[in-house]
Amino acid sequence: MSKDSSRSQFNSITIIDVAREAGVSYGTVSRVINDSPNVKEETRERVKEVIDRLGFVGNRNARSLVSGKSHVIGLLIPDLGTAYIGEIIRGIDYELESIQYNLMLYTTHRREMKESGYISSLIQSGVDGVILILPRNPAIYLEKLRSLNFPYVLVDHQGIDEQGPAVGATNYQGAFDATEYLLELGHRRIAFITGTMDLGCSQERLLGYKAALQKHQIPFTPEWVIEGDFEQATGYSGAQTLMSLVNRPTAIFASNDMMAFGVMNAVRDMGLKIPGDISVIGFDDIFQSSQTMPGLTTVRQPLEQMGREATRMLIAMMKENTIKPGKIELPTRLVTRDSCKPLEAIQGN
Amino acid sequence: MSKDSSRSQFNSITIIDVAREAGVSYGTVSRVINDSPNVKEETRERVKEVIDRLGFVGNRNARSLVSGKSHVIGLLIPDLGTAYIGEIIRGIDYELESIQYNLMLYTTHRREMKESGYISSLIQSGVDGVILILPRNPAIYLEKLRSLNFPYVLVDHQGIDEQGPAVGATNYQGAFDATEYLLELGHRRIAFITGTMDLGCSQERLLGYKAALQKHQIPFTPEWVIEGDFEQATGYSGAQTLMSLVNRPTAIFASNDMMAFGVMNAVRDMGLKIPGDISVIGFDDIFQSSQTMPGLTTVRQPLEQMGREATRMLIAMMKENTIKPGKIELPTRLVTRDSCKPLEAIQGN
DNA sequence: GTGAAAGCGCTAACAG
DNA sequence: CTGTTAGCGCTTTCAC
Repeated sequence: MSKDSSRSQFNSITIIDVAREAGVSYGTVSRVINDSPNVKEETRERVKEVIDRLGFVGNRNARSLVSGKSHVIGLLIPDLGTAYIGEIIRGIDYELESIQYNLMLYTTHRREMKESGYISSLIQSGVDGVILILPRNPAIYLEKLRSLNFPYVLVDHQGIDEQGPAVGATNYQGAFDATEYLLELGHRRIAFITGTMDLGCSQERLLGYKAALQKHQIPFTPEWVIEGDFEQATGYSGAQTLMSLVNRPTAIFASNDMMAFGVMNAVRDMGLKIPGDISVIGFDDIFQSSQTMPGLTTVRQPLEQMGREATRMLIAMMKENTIKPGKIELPTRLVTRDSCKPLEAIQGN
Repeated sequence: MSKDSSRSQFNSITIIDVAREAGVSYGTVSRVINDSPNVKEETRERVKEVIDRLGFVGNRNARSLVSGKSHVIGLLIPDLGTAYIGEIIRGIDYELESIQYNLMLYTTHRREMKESGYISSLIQSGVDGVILILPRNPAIYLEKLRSLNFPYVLVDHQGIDEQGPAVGATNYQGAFDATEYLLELGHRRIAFITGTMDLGCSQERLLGYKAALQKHQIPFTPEWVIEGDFEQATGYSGAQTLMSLVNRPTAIFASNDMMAFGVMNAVRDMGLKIPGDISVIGFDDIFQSSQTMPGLTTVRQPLEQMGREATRMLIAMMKENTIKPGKIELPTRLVTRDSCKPLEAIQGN
């Protein structure tokens, strides 16, 4: 039981065993496996029967070696365990399933340095393409990917000038809508907590916020903009800072829902009520946002669909063996729940 | 630019190119790559220099084909986007990094049927071992894995009689502790919302709950036990059912934190207060549990460490090429926050 | 339609 | 210490 431990102990039976058993050459078995049209129907049936009977599965590595395709794509993500990433991956999975591709996972755990190292490792491991979710400093390795003509798609990092293949949501418009909604509710002192500013989506949201203010001729007040990092904790501390200003805002717009939760907790910990004392709005519409008390008004991003679109783009690129620039922006939508209130109501409180 | 599109367009340079450039045989290059001791230091340096200069990376598929090892492990999970899974994966990643292994991800999205299909696909794709997190019906394919002597580790599915390699937490003890805590607070009418009962951990938690009641000579009341499924929604509906009983409980113990959040929402929606009107306790201690208002008292599972231990076991098995039965149970710990209150206080409310 | 055979890039056993 | 070589399991011409 430790004699045959040398190689590939698992799929022990090979194409040759099948060929012998079916009385054909192994080339023919290969044709059957690959649905080649040049096989007599009768032969095909016989071979298939043997394949089933023997439980032949085929060696992926051998196939990949000769064909140059691994049928695996790499997925580079900052972290797991946020509903945000989970929903995107659901979309990716969905599309991959239809073309029988597998997913190799590379989690950077937010250590920027790891990203470019992973890219090499990823190319080396022979994946056919890669999806980069919320990449940190893609510029470093994007050039490499491009020069290799290695298929990739960026998700949620449409750097303002980036022309490469990317999918994202209408961050600018979404932030604009949220801000305008608050303005229409009568708010004039609207604070904004940004995401990590090296991410395109964060920059665009800030721009949308500013544009809405400008459209309504509300002067931009720098002290009402706090730099956050998409984590709950900075939402919490940001709200504390904001609420301690002499000229405190009447509404806080957080760049994502997690930070909005932090804001809600901070506000509550100060003994204030939402939306009674202050209105709060988020971005993403992750699952939990409908579960909080009060429900969080937020900008919905079609995350699963973003995953789907990114995968479709990648598949197309892998098929044509070329990188096709072009970015897709999926529409966001304001989801109103109970965390915002007209300003009059707040003043009368 | 579409001529050379046949195979392996990316790592174009091979061991042979390196050998030619370094003026050695390619066998020697292979030795250098594999840190074979039988290489003159000078030769080794020269080859390494060429490897760096040419940017040689090596073809994983070819290596895997001949060596029979892919340096990839498979991870089968029900779903993504829950903090629970994310923390376990963090632990897995951590251990894998040290031995330079990659992770192939198979998400079942809670479709039971997919599990056993994935197992075949997974063996076929040549992973060296597999970690199964919260598997649904592992019995179906566990036998197959065992007969193939395919290294695997179960996480959080210590079926009561399962002897195979597994890691989990002290579910029984954790549930016992939580229940006893409530009893010591004076509660006598303690409800319990189970997890999915086909999971060993759910069964053990129920047993722990019952055992604590018994120890304190509190009769077990079937109507206070609701079957849940670890999702927030069943916590919500379970609490509604419980609170509408004529003989309603004074405390609810949910088998995980997500369901406890559902309970909290339901209770609030009925206009009741936590812990003023009812005490709530959870299980897991995911990140958000410290962020709710009030903070959720819960049983902490060392999730990241569970991922680490599982990976270590798997690595050992892959090394020795054999399945070693034995399960590891990591200790849970009661984390008290503000969602529970002594019974007297509740009655006096 | 089908068989034969040339590799894919690499490891490892065998000589020397 | 280093070169040579036999495959790993499969795809894909090239004949017939």
